[in-house]
Amino acid sequence: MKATIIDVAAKASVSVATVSRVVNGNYPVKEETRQRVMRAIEELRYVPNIQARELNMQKSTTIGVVVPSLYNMFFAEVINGIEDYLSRDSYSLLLSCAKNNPKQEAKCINDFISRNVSGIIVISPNTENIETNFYEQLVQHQSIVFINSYAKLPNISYVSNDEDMGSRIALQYLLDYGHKKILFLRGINSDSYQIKEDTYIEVMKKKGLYNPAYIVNVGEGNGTETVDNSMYKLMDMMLNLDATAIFTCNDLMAVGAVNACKKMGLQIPRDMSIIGYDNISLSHFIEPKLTTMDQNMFALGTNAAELLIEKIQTGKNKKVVLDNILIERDTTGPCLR
Amino acid sequence: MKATIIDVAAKASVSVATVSRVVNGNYPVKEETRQRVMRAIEELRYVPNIQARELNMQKSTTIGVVVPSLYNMFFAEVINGIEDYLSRDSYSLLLSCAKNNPKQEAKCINDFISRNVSGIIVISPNTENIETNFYEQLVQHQSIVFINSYAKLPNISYVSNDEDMGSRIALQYLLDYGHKKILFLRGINSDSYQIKEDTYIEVMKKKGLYNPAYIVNVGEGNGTETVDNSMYKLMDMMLNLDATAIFTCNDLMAVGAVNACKKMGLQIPRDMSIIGYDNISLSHFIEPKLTTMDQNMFALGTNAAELLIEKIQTGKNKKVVLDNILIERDTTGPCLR
DNA sequence: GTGAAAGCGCTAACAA
DNA sequence: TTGTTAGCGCTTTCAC
Repeated sequence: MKATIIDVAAKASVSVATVSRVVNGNYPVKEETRQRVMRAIEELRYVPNIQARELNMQKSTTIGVVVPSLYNMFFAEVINGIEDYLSRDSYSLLLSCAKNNPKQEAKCINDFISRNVSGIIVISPNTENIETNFYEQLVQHQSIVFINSYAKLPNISYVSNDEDMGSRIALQYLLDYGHKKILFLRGINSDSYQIKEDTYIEVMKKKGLYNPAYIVNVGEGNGTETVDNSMYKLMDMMLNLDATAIFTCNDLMAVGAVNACKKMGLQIPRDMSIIGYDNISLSHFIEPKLTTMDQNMFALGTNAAELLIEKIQTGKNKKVVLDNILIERDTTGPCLR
Repeated sequence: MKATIIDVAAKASVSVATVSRVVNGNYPVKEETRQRVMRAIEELRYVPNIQARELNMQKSTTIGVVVPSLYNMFFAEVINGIEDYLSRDSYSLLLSCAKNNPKQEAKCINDFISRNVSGIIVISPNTENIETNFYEQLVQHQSIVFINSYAKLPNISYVSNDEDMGSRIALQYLLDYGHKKILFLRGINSDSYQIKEDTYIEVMKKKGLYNPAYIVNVGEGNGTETVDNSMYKLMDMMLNLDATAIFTCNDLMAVGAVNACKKMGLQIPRDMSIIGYDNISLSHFIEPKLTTMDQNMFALGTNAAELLIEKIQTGKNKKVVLDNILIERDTTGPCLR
């Protein structure tokens, strides 16, 4: 079996208290004793049992992360950011997938609690359909951080992107290039599409360029079929419309738009400018590389981890809104028509 | 504070043993008493402390998963499979990222051990550069499953894709199309590149087509820069070589190869056939869609989880080898030169 | 500087 | 059926 602190104490002929002091270095120990203990630790290959330590200390260095799905690259990149920050602080990451199901989301969280996590990060939480008051009750005993939540509940820290501002930047960029007929591509089942559409309508109206026919809904926006659906949908539309630019709600749709143009023999960006949203790695894997609004998912992750640890340590909540910045690549250019 | 078993016992006027029996349902309890305890549990919102339970029972229901990187969707999809299987058995998943670094891989594993995991799954382990005997020592006290490992160490369970066979299929497919000059693209820091290279060399030698200059190492194979590195590396090489086909160790490299061809004005598949490996979602997002070998990452994950639990429970090791199947898309065709 | 001992929350003999 | 109690491995007062 694995060696315990008692084995080490026996081997070094000291008390367990002394071993603990050597291991944690928080109380003075005579150098000679320390050496003896260290040697015993080496020989027995002793590794402290963190479960026991945390049970005793009534605290934990594990945090839980719930994601709605792992099939979308977006989540992998956010998790990457969380993990990166956490590992620097020697926290561990317990991962659970809610499978796009609010009940499952609650179950994941309860499981985390019974495993004594010191805090929980929920990515794209589903606060609506969940049992009433679930989160309200939860926050009384748990440190919680929401990533990209549209619900505003008290006593929770939030990290999100400023998608309204990002959309303004994207549209202004196209307008500055002289584009007047700008298609807007959105999907269903996410508030973030609505945020962007509201901004699109406002901006275009203000310029006197608004045309409701330019709003295109491609259906499910995060599936494997999103790229193709966007492509086909656009190929239908563009026959009738004379747009010179397309603003899409995410990069998958943008890739679909790029493919549609290729299929229709349109040169990018000469004949058509396309700007995506997210900056998932895919966007610079394709050719031409996508101009897009960077959501910096890694930063979303690191910020969430930072806020959670702050919340755990100080009890203070905070809201962080990240700026989306424009990544100019090869799918946008001046309007030549 | 959170309610403990003692609080519940007090509230229900029973002993902690009775509460424990109710919670675990492993010993008979009078129905009336059970009701009373259940009510107390509800009212106090009691959630058992699994850390304490596991400390007592000397076992754990947490397993650790080490990945080399989260930037390649390959890993997210495998994790998805692991998580799916594990959650059915009420195991929890501790996730750690080794950042493509063997030392970090060992550190992640040691951390898991101190957190008392009942087993560890290592995806694409790096057994070469790691401290001598690290894994040999490890398996004496830990249940380990390797996913896609090249090294064969005793006392470990393995799940892998038959990358040797998959490579044969891919190469034979190209050979059948009449290709004779086939570039081989590989990376560093993963055993799976070596498996494929060995097969490549064997197959090509057998056909009398082997040319060591056709083996191209693009460096890190799972990073954000893998696509571009592959592209630049190939653009250098291809000036001197007259290959008609490229077999790459993963889809990221294949996308790099596609981009290199586009940059050099080569038509795919007319002037160059490219076959990837993995079948990550990216491979059908790009245009032309990638012909590739499907690794069925979800199955890789579920099988690994299954083997690990079997190993934990019975101590038995097993090897599972999954077949890779060819996904024909648009980047391969007959050799026209 | 060091040791003895209480206790973190829980389970499982053993008693009753 | 139920209660009492001894640990699981660790940290940390409180004595010495």
